[in-house]
Amino acid sequence: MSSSIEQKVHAGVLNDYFSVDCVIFGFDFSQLNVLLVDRVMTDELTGKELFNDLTLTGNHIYDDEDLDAAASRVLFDLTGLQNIYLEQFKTFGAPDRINRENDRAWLAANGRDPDKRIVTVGYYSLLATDKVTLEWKGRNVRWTPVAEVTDLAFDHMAILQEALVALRKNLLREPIGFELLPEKFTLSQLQRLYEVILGVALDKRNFRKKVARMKYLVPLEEKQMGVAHKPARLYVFDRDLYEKNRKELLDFAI
Amino acid sequence: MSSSIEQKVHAGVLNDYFSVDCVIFGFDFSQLNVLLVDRVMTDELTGKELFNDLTLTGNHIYDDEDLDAAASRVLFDLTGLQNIYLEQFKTFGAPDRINRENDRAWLAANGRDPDKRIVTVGYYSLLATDKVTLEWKGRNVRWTPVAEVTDLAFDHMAILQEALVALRKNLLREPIGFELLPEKFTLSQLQRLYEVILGVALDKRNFRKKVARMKYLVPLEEKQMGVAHKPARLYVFDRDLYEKNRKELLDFAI
DNA sequence: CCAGCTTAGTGTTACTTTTACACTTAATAA
DNA sequence: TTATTAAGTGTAAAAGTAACACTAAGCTGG
Repeated sequence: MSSSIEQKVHAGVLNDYFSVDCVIFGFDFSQLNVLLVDRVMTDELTGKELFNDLTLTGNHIYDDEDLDAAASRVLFDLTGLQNIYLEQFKTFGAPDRINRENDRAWLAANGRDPDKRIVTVGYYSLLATDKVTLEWKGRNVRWTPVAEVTDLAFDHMAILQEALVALRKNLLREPIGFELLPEKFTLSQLQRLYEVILGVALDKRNFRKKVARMKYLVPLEEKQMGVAHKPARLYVFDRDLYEKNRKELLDFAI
Repeated sequence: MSSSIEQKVHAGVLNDYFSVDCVIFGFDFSQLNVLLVDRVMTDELTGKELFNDLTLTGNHIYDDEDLDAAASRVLFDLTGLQNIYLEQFKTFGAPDRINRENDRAWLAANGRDPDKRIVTVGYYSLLATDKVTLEWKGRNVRWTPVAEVTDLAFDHMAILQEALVALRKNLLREPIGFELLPEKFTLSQLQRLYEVILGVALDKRNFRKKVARMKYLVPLEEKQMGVAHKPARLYVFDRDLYEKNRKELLDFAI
């Protein structure tokens, strides 16, 4: 990931062939959301709204810019967030991936050749919605529950779906969820996280037995305060312990 | 994957910005190999050999060509193979990924601008070495044991390593190995496959117990013939049974 | 202050999977 | 007929999975 200065000031030339699209998932304990950008096009003469739809947060990359850095920059431009890990999950390059009328009109209106192919590298990230300030440079960006997204511009619906598959696969293998929780969290919060992202219900007792085997989930002598029910014990994720005890997953399905 | 005609005849223009690199793994029951191309450069005047190294099988893609189709075409051009499944695993786009002297000289000698960045989409495939004929259009392509590859042109060493990680991850989740075996195979062959690709030793009895649980591995009333030891029972992989009984992997590591 | 609300927290049993480990069997070759 | 080679087999202990229902602790409102 590039430094903040590189992210903010970029001297290169935007490259017409490459873009990155970032699928920014936002977790909020009740559902999984995705960051979408309003795309409104109005007729220049009449002022009439031609269409108003949604896209993922993507953009072209600079000619001398690393792919990962470009993804970070785009995320920064849209949200002001920095030092967020973005995972590259797939590259989309069908020659006809931009073929709908709205998309072609949009590109033309923005000074791009709608017939020029664009290969886009997909990244995803997973954030806690409440850590993101969406009042940023007046961009028209907002969280939408993933379950409610039915259509997006370009091939972004397909990109979103692939990102969700990649996110879930990754969550099943790596403890990527702790970034989303407060430093001290309860087991119910952790369980909720898995349920929301994986879209399943988990048994509380079995979940806790599993947690008990993970030595890097350290119980504290500290409880929630100010909740209107029995306060839960707080836990922390010990990254060092995790790294040391991480064993190769060699459990294979033939 | 495109049809064979599309693979052979392509009318478009090669795009200078994009390439695909195919990491073709070859399994031969004794080791895991990778298909590499000799890259020899000689001084035009003196005829002296300037360098002689190895690259992955990659090439630029056509402007109107799908990424997956481009990977298939490159594989076809180099090996004559068709209808081989190629899995996209990662895209490499560091602006300085081509910076070594040999690589720059090579590009210049081949009429390309060494300062122009090239983003390459990585694909891998897994074949049985004995199914591949390397006498194809006189290309200088050959199998090299993965364990013996120490250096490659461009950033191909890094691409190879990432491909191997992706291959192993995939083999642990999906039964991708059966393409490499004869239609009827023995359990020892299957075990050997896993050992060679994953680079581990597996216990014979435990392996067989695991196989016994996989209902889509169907034992036949048929044995090996002509071997100088106790003949092994033959098995087939029943893809239909696999597809029907495939269950969601929801076994997560918190 | 106590009754009610809400979420935290806990244990057992049956079953399945994993791990570690060594000898017998069946074919060909010499 | 014997040697060589790889195939094939069982068990016990430990760990993990799955299903399942009640009590505990704090706050709230009357």
